[in-house]
Amino acid sequence: MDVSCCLPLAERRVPAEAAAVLAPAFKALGDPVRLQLLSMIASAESGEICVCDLTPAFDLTGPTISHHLRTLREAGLVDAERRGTWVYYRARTGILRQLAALLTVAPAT
Amino acid sequence: MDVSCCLPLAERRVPAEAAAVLAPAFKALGDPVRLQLLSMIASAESGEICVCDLTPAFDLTGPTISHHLRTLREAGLVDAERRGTWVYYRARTGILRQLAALLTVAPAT
DNA sequence: GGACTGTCTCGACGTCTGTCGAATCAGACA
DNA sequence: TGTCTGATTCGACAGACGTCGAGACAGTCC
Repeated sequence: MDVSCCLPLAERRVPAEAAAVLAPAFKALGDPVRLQLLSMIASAESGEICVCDLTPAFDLTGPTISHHLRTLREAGLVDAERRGTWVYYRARTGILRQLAALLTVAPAT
Repeated sequence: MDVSCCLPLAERRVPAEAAAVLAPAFKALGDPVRLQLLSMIASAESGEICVCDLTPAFDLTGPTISHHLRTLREAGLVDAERRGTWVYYRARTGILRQLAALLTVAPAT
């Protein structure tokens, strides 16, 4: 997602092609578990966090967390890296900034 | 959605309750048609736009557009008002600002 | 009132999604 | 090599979603 986009949504109509690219990212954010996962990843002290720290934070099985992480990965919101036994996730801040920019509205006039 | 929330997602872990409230808004944005609809509404010259201007802009039936508009309404992203024969939609900028704030990431250090 | 137009609701359909348990893969370490 | 642990993939299932056609509702105008 090296989006061409990113004029604020309220500035002009977002073209169909841009919408097709951007919607999946919002869709990935559209689940409470994934929103929390992303938040835990993005707010991690060292910039990254181990799956082994994410899984026990939810009342869900490992496979389910893994599934949500894959969704975030495929939406381009996070990156994963295996180091030895553990897998670390890190947020892709570029995309987050783009999404934020898209939602930005001019202050009330 | 009079969200208590809205510390940036990367600042601290968003609590489960906040996630439950915010996720539906992102979910509503997670469809290309709704993203374009919202964009058309938010970028309308007069601040509002008639359904009769929205429907023909897509290759979808009236009921389908109506369904998407309802989804946006129920997510708190837009307001609808009937005036005579026509129904006008208008964006709720407060929520958009909150969502943008949530996604805001500190500039690279 | 009756006919017409614009919008929404209802019911149905195929598809996608969130969840799980079982099985599999990847490394570490005897 | 064999075994153990952490993470992912696979297969299945119930429920949600996007779409449509048909019908209902709200206003306007004759």
